[in-house]
This record gives sequence, C-alpha cells and structure tokens, in this order.
Amino acid sequence: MIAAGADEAGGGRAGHDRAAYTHLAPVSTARSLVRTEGSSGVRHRRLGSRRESMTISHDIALLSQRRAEHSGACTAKCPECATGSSGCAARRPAPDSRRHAAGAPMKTLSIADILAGKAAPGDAVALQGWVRTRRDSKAGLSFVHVSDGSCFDPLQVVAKSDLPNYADEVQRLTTGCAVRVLGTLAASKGKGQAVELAAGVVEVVGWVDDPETYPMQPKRHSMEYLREQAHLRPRTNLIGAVARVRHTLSQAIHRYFHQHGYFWVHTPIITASDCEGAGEMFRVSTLDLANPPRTAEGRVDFGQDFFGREAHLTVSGQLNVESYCLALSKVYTFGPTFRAENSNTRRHLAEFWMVEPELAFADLNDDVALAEDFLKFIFRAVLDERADDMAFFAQRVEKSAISRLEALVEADFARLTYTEAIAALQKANVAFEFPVSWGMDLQSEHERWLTEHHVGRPMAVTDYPRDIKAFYMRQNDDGRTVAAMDILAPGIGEIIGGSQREERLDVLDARLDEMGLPKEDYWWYRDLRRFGTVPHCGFGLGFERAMMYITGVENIRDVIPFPRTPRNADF
RNA sequence: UCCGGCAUAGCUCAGUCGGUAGAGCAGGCGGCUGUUAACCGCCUUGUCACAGGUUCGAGUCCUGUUGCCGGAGCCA
Repeated sequence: MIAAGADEAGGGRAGHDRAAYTHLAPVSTARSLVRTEGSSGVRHRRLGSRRESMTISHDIALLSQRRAEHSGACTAKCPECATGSSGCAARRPAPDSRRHAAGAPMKTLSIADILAGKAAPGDAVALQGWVRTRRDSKAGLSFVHVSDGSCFDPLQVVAKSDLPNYADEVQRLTTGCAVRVLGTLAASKGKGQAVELAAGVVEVVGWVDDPETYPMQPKRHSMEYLREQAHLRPRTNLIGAVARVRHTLSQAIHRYFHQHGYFWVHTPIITASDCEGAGEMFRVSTLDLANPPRTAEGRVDFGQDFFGREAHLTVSGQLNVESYCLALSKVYTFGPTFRAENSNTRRHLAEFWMVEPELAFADLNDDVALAEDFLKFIFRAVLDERADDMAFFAQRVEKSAISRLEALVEADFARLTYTEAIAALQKANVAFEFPVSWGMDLQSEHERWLTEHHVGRPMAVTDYPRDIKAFYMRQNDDGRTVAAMDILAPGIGEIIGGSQREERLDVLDARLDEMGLPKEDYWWYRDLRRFGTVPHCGFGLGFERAMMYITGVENIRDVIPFPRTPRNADF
C-alpha cells in the first residue's frame, strides 16, 4: 500500500501515497516567505550594519579568489579533469573547503531564518546545505534547490554562467552534494517561491560519489527502502519533517512539565529489579556467553555477573519515578524503554521512548485532568511551531493530520466509566468482532467506536475491572474495579494509559499475594507505602505512538530515527 | 510466535499460457527553456533473493531457507 503504483511522472496521487513525496516534493508549504513590511527593521538587527555588509562582500571576494586558485591547482594535479571526468577524486575540493570555511568570518543564515524574514531582498547572505535538485537553463543559469533542514522548504539558488566554476562544478552538481553559497537575496522572478539567492560564489563542500547510485534519488522511494538507508533518509522531506516534529514534541513535553512545576527524573536504563512486571526484557550481562559460570545446580551463576545479579534494560520508569514522586511531589520521566517481545507490527518497537508523569496528593480525577491538559498543550505546540511540516503531513500523508489535532485541542474530553462503556457497547447496533461482556479488556474496535461514534470526541474511560489490570493500580471500594484510566482519541484509540496507584500497604500486599508476586522483590516499592505514603497517580504516553497520531505516518518505524525491531538493529 | 502476501536494473515497477527481460525515474551526451520532481532526443545498466526440484526449456510451476510487509497475539 505504501508504494503502490509507479506513476511518479503523473498526477492523481492520493493522500495515502506516502512514498511519493518523501524526497524532493516541490510541496509549497511556505506561506509568507519574507515579510516585506517591516523587514528592513529585522534586517538591520541581523545584517544591516555597515560593518557586517562589508565583511560579507569581502568574504565573497576572498572565496572567489580561492576558488580560482583551487581550480588551477586541480587542473594541474589532475589531467583527467580536463577531459570532463566527474568521478575524479583529485578535483574534489573537500580538503580545501575547510580552509574556505575557516576563512569566512561572516554569519551564515539558516533557510528558516531567511524565510522568517531575518534577511531581506538585497541583503548579502551565506547559505549552506545539500542540493535537492538542479535545473539548467542554456540561457546561462542554473536553478539549484538547496535544503539545510532548518525548516521544510528548500531555498532556490540562482547560479549564472559567469561564475568561475559554473561549467566545471555548478553544472555537475547532483542531488545530495553539499554546498556553501554566498550571494544576494532577491525577490524571485519565477513562480513557486517568494525569494531566492542570486549566487556570487558556489563552493562545493562535498561531492556525491557516483551520483547514479546515490541512494536518495529525486524520486519516490518506498518507506521500506528508506528504512534500509536510515543514515540518509533524514534528507527526505518526510523524515526531515518527522525529525523536526519529534524535536518540537519533545521540547513541548519538557516545557509543559517544567512550567507546571514537575521535575524531570532520570530513571535508570539498566535495572536489576525484578518488579517491572510482565513483558520480555533484554538481558544486560558481561558474562562469557560461550562459557558462563555455573552454580552447583548447573544454572548460569548471575552472582558472578557485572551487577552480582540478573540485570535488564528497563521496560518502564514508573516504579522508580514513584519514589521521587513521594519526595518531590510532581515528577516525570521521559526516556527510552525496551521490550524484547518478538512482535513485528507497524505499532511496535523494541526500543521506544515513553513519557511518564507522577503526581502526589492526587487521585484519578487529577490524573485525567492532567492528561487532558498535557495532550492539548503538546499538540498545540506542534501545530504552532511546525506549521510547515504539519502542512506537508496534511497534504501528503494524512489529510486530517491538522484538523484532528485542532479538534482534540479544542475538545472537552468526555468521561465514561468502564461499566458505562460496556453498557453502551452492548446497546450499540454494531457487529463487533469481539463480543462485549463486563470483565473483558476493551479491544481496539471497541475503543474506536466509543470515541469516534458514541461520544464523537476524545474521552477518558475509567475504573476498569481489577482482574485485567496491573498490581499497582488502586483498588476501588466496589472491590472489583481499580482506579485506572485510558485516554481514547478519534482516529487512534488509546493514546494514554494511567492509574491512581495503590498507596495502602495492606491492600497492595494482598494484591501481590493474589497475583503470586514475591513481596521481597518489591521491598523498596513497599517501603514507599510504609514511610509517609500518600495518594498518587500517573500515566504513560508512548512517544512514538503520539508521533504517529500527529503526523499520520502509519508505521512506527518511520517516526523514530533508527528503529529497533526484531532482527533489525542496523545503523 | 501464528496466519497471509511479497522478493525482477541504482530506485519504482511491468513481465500474458513456461520459450534466455521491459518501462519510467536516476546517470551520461545533445537540444530547449526564469526553471519548479522541468521538458524533448539518443545512450548505459540485470547472479530475476538464496538452495534444490519438475521440464526439452523456469523470472513464471513445486519444496525449503532468508529477508521484508500486513494482520493477530502482546502492548506503548
């Protein structure tokens, strides 16, 4: 589905055609490229001083001179160059380009800065980035789209044939070449962009070896192929946008908690604790696998291992963060977590990031309120700060990418107990694959129906049967449910799961016994209930799941830079 | 882990009933144009995933292996 069809030349690309525009998409998400009104004021702040302008002019002259010298040296060293061989290593200016850069005192502007109006037409500007496309005009100029990743849009460089290295280098630029361009920002004479850079100097910082086999060709690639080129795929439109949104979402998460008085607790990656619950864990060991020490019974003697006991990668920071919650009151953990489950689906990773806040002197109502406020804040931040990338997702990946986020941000979350939800599902005139009965866990189809059809907006389902939930969730007075909650959202289903924690030692112990969990393994967790216990609650948000929801990207492997899945830890 | 699908040029794919392989893009050369994934002409490129089997003959049919994808389970 991902790469159906081969009509890269034609139109009629559906919104779900994820591969089509991953690389060079001329998608115009640039709106007000340069604010003409008042832009001179901005310019003065950044580049307008006489001294800076002179520096830039000097820089251009300097680089021109060095370019000329360099070309001469190249020809002398390399007879092949004269024949026009493009693969000649000796002609490549890479070593010299360091000198060029070192000798350039001018401040380089990012494309994001330029498009934000920090330079105005007429300003001298230095730009550095990677070539997306080159289009030549025999009339004596080339159009080179350069991207530096600072924002979605590339900047068009107009290079004229009077450049000293025009025929020798500019016309040999291919997709992926790294360039540094000094020039003058100008209002574009063409359509499709408001401004462009009239090049005074085009310096090739890094050539592309063998352009024919450069993996990121200016065409559609399948998502599967891009995963195999994970080191180069950030140069595509899609993965670049994902990377920027990931950053913005991460920053928004930290900002939300910081602004609301939560402390970020760095819970451990390696855990020797046995009490993190079910789920296969990755073992951490320094033992010689071929010849491990054995106990008298013939078992592997982990007492001789690095930590003196078995150790694993964490599957959740929750239990650890609870201990800091019962001291700092409002805390959260945000880091990588690991599951060694052999689950190969589009929604699972062996290594993923999780956000887990924990709040003391608080109950399930506070938990739901926090989740709602938190989700609205972080989604709003992405909409506000990455409008360019979100426009791309809405245009090329998932039509409703923006609208459903806006709907969530505006919505008043509904609330339903599990028992009420089951009643509603049983009354629904819908043929569910899994029959509905009290005591069962809600399937994805049930969650989707509840949030999309029953209430038609984001919702919290609370108070689930105790028998289908974890040992640490607080038992309700009815004796058969626990104070757990899931946040469900249209278009995805469950996005957050949380609970009020069992703060009563006797109830917790009874629960541990019931589930056959050895109390001694939970000694420090139980201590928290012995020494100044308080009602507290928290929830977990899978960061990549949130990324999928935001971007509409269907496979979780494409919203994380280097995905780890069964049989795949390349890069 | 289970079920299903797929594997052909650097990339995206076509390949009919079994008869030794094709298009577009990329790349090269030329033309044309303030171009917009430009366009036009010509040219270059193959261990048909791997290992067996059936057959006069296998990209095509059969078996196995590996990898990838989707769904389920598990979950975030």
